[in-house]
Amino acid sequence: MSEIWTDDPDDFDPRPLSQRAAARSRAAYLDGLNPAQRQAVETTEGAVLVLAGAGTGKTSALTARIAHLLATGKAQPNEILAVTFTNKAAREMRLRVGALIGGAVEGMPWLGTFHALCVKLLRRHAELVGLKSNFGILDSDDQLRLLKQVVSAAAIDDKRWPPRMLAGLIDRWKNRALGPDAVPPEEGAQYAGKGAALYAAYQARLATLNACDFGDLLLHCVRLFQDNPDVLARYRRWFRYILVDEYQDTNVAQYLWLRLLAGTGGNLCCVGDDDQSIYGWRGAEVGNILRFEKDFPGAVIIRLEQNYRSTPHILGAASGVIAGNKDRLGKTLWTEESQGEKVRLIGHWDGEEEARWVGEEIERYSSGARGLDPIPLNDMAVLVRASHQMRAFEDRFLTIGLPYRVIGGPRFYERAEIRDAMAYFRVVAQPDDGLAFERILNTPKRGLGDKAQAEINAAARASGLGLIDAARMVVEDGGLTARARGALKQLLNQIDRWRALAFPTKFERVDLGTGNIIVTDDDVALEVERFQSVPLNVDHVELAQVILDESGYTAMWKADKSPEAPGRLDNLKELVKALQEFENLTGFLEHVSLVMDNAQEDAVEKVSVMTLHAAKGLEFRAVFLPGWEDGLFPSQRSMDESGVKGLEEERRLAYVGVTRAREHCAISFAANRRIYNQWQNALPSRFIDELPREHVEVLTPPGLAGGRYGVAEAVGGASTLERRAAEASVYNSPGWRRMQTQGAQRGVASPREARALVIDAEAMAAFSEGTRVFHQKFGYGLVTGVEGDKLTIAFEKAGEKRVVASFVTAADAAPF
DNA sequence: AGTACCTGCATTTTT
DNA sequence: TGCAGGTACT
Repeated sequence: MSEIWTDDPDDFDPRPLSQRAAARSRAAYLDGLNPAQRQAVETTEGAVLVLAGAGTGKTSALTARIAHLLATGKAQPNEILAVTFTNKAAREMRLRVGALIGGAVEGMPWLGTFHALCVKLLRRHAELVGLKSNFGILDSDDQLRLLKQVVSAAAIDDKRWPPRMLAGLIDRWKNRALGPDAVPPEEGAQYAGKGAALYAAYQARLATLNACDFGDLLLHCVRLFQDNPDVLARYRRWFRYILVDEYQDTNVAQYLWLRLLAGTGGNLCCVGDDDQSIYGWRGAEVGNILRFEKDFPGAVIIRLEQNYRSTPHILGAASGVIAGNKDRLGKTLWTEESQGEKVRLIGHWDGEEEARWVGEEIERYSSGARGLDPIPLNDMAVLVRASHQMRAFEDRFLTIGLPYRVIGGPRFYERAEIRDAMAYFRVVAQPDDGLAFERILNTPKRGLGDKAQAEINAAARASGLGLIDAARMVVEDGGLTARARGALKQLLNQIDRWRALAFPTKFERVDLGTGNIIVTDDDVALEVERFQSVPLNVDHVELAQVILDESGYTAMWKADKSPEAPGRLDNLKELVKALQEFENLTGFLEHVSLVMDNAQEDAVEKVSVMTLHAAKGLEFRAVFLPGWEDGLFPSQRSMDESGVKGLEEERRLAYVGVTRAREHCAISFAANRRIYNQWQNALPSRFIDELPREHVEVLTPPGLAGGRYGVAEAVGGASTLERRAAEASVYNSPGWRRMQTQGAQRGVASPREARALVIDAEAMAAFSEGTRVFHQKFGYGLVTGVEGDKLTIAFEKAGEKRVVASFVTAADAAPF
């Protein structure tokens, strides 16, 4: 073992597994694997590509493979490099490997996301890429702020050339592992001819700040390996087996990183599905997976094609759609299952009608109507192409009182209040975090506006000091107005105080022999066995609370009257609670910079509403796929920007959507949709034409039943719809014909209002006209009417709405 | 410094 | 339509 590893705190204790444990896990991890999965587990040497179709037990195979490597003694846990894209995936894999081989694996130190692993490597070798090992990691917010400064320094009109755009360019270059010098001249000339120059300036700023953005983590790592063959060679030797999940999502930089680490002839196992590559727009290269055999000559390709998730009709429909793509490695999913209903297809008059239908279907499934096995709400999902489509469903679910959860909204750590609080912590825990200081300078308002900001910035630039030190200088030199100077001085004093609490200089020394306690200035006692020294500091959780209170930040939100203020305070509480899991502020900050997810599962049964992208990797017993209209899905913009490539990615998205369903899959479209307050008529998605008709059942839309929409010409465009419909063989069904010709027959669902209302007596009693209430989405309002369990509420911000009583709480507002 | 109005814009998103 | 961001006014 080379010296570089010996002091590695992450190194696994290399005690051999006990015979008993090994025998037990050997039996367990191969159990229940099919031949292909087994091959994926046992083909350990060389390059292996596991093409794992949707629902084919990819994760089982992957974790079994790790278990196999460990159980056969081919590798120690710390010699396996296992890469995932998301923290969630990393967490799950860790959990499952642990379960499979028992407690024997305490650590798999090299299991993580690309970014987390890069950070780990860079912390060790920072100086080789011009960083110090305590470098900071900027999130996209910081990145943008920094870019704004760079852009304004270059005297560029940021109206014509928004910094966002530059951020996008730089991200894309970094995804392709292009440093400022490597950007092709014609591309570097983008952004007012200064793209590459500004990229270089931005990188220079990052270097001064001893900081990285996300793209840099990969880029620096690649450069580290390229420029230091000795370092690379050590890691190559060390990582005997490399595993990569979701290989179809890798970008060029990640590909290079893997190639460098695997070398030629390394044991590299990539798992992925070219048909589920849906992140091309963010730099993922389907080419990586398509090219695998060429990149790694002699590579073994293993296909996992037996599907354990969906019914044959659902698989048939998905396969039919994806068959339209040209660039694929090709797979044929099959299942032993023979039962199951067809994919249901239904056209609606408009988006509201569609949402109403989906809501009713969900209620029907959930109640177990018609002798069906009731489906828990947690096992159903509405998957949309774009997040703005979610509103119609939210509105509908809110009015019928159907509990739902939106997945993938603004994440916890991206909320303003969390970022503000984090900025306070950063200012305290880090030497001179200028970006964080800038953020809190006038939050809450303390009279330090643009003018003060500018003066401190100028002082920093002139002196070469960090922002906080520059601010001290400004105070000492008597800069700014007296009032602003006072405010700034107070803030700086507070920071010093908090820092003193966070990093104490006093220690409590306990003589374990006598029990005597002595207070000292250092922790020399650590070196003497019979003493135990304890830093005399405030517990970091308490400190966090102190910071937020003393700074006036909590007070700021308490004084805020907007409907979201209480929620923000809750979030802050949540944040402080999260701190308990960590040793200190620094550890927490490091964690958060990389793990930006909020995995707070809530116990209540709810339907999920999310985008198709967010649904990848998930499965539900019932899936609703609304909005299958040309232009919306496939998205017009995708097709305009990326042509056939774009269309193929959209088609993969359709494939991902359909394959999320285990038992029920309903695809729908609307003939008319209101977009930006304008009615537009739409054609059914071309993907609908691609659904093999033998796997589809066409339903009669309920909207036609009441005769309300009997006159198709009322909105216009219906004739186009008819023409297109006639072309599509799917519509040559009795159901569709009826929809075309007759206006007033019974639909499949009866109107919502006709059904028995379940009235919540408690809810009824709680509200009467004039009650002031609070609603999670609409804020405060006054009840103006009560009908059963439905309230009419005049909201202060959102206007008058009808809402189910269980969705509001009485506001404890003081009477006038 | 803080608000009130106005304009332009409107996929997908993880780290 | 609804919002975020910027400008202009108080």
